[in-house]
Amino acid sequence: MSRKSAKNRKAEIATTTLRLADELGPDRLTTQAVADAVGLTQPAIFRHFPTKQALWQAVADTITETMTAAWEVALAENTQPEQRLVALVLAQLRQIEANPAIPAILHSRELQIENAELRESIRTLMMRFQGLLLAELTRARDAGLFRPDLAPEDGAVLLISLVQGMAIRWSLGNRAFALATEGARLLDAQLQLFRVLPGWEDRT
Amino acid sequence: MSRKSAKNRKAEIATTTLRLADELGPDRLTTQAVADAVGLTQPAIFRHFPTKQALWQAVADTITETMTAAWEVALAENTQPEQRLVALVLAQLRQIEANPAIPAILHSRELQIENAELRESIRTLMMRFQGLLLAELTRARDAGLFRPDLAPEDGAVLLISLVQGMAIRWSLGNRAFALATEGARLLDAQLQLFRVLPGWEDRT
DNA sequence: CTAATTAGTTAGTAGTCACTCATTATACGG
DNA sequence: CCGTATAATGAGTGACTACTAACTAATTAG
Repeated sequence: MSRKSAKNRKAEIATTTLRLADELGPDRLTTQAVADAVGLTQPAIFRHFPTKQALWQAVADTITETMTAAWEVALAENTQPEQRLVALVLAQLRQIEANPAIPAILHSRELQIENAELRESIRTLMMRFQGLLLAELTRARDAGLFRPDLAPEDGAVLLISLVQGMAIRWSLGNRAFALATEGARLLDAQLQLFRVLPGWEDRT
Repeated sequence: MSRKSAKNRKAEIATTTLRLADELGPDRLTTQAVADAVGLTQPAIFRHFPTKQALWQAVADTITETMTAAWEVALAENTQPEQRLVALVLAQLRQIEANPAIPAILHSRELQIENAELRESIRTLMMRFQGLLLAELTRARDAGLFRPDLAPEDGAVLLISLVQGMAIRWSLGNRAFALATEGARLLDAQLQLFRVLPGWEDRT
């Protein structure tokens, strides 16, 4: 049997937990299942994490890191506010496609009731995303690109809701469509509504 | 100890399950907890439902009935398409406020993996809601009230997403605000974007 | 008032849960 | 190539899981 350094093993266990949370459901995920998937015995998990809650916290940290990185790339690759909004939302959809357990974790009892730390981590993460959207929406409005009667705060919530709504449709529909592709289509429709004078003022 | 007719008891167990699903989480809800809440011994549950899955199916039927009734009221009380949309969305938000377990059930492993029947029930319910929204959005567009460049299908998905996004914000924020009230505000903002000539053509 | 029906109980099943403890085996620095 | 640090194991804990079987007691029909 192979031995790994504690640091590597810890990361391996956390990412495996995130993957298994999708297959088994966050609240039915057992340390036994994690151990099997990693190729260890069940008590070995507790050598790396004192409690199961600590394991979830590590998962939250992993999610935070990868999402933060994805947002940074999205912002670095684009300068125009509207392109940045698209890039941010698409990054989010791709993260969910890669880690489909994330929406379920949001509604898990682990997060909702038992693990206040986990809840706070995810809440902070979501508020940071909202902040990024808000900044771009404000920029777009101030630049005269978006309708002045749309409060940037409302726009941010609408875009976050779009992501979450698509995620639910995706999973209820057995993930039969490409989340990021369909999401991009709907995002386009929503942004079209945000824009000033969308080019049909020649109506009537 | 009081005895009730099987029919009444069955309904009582189902509604209690729905309530407890919020407190304990759908995937951690035990038949013992249900029995305690109803005031019976645990095996008594299995006199009324052959398996736990059957109990969940009864919960889904309860949800279907109350939501369908709420939709009917919403449509009966309004004739104009836009008012009907508002009434439908508000009805949905109030249902979630009254039964906060509903969003979590959507992401439960019970629904996602183990109970295909439950999944199908909820999926059908959501598609019926989408159909109702779609009908009103089409009417509004055809009447020249909503922008012709907004596909009614997209509008319906945006409104459903709004409900789900608000629900997540509500629960992540410890349900610190009134879901229906805040939702109405955001819905107003979204519908404003749907409308034709929102009254700021006197700009510049 | 009695007999049939049936809601509910008590006692128990095999299986699973997170977590502990003492021991073993592996990697690595000297 | 040996000694130390430590990753991992084996065996086991009590508590809980959905579910069963046999029995009891409350309701109701005749």
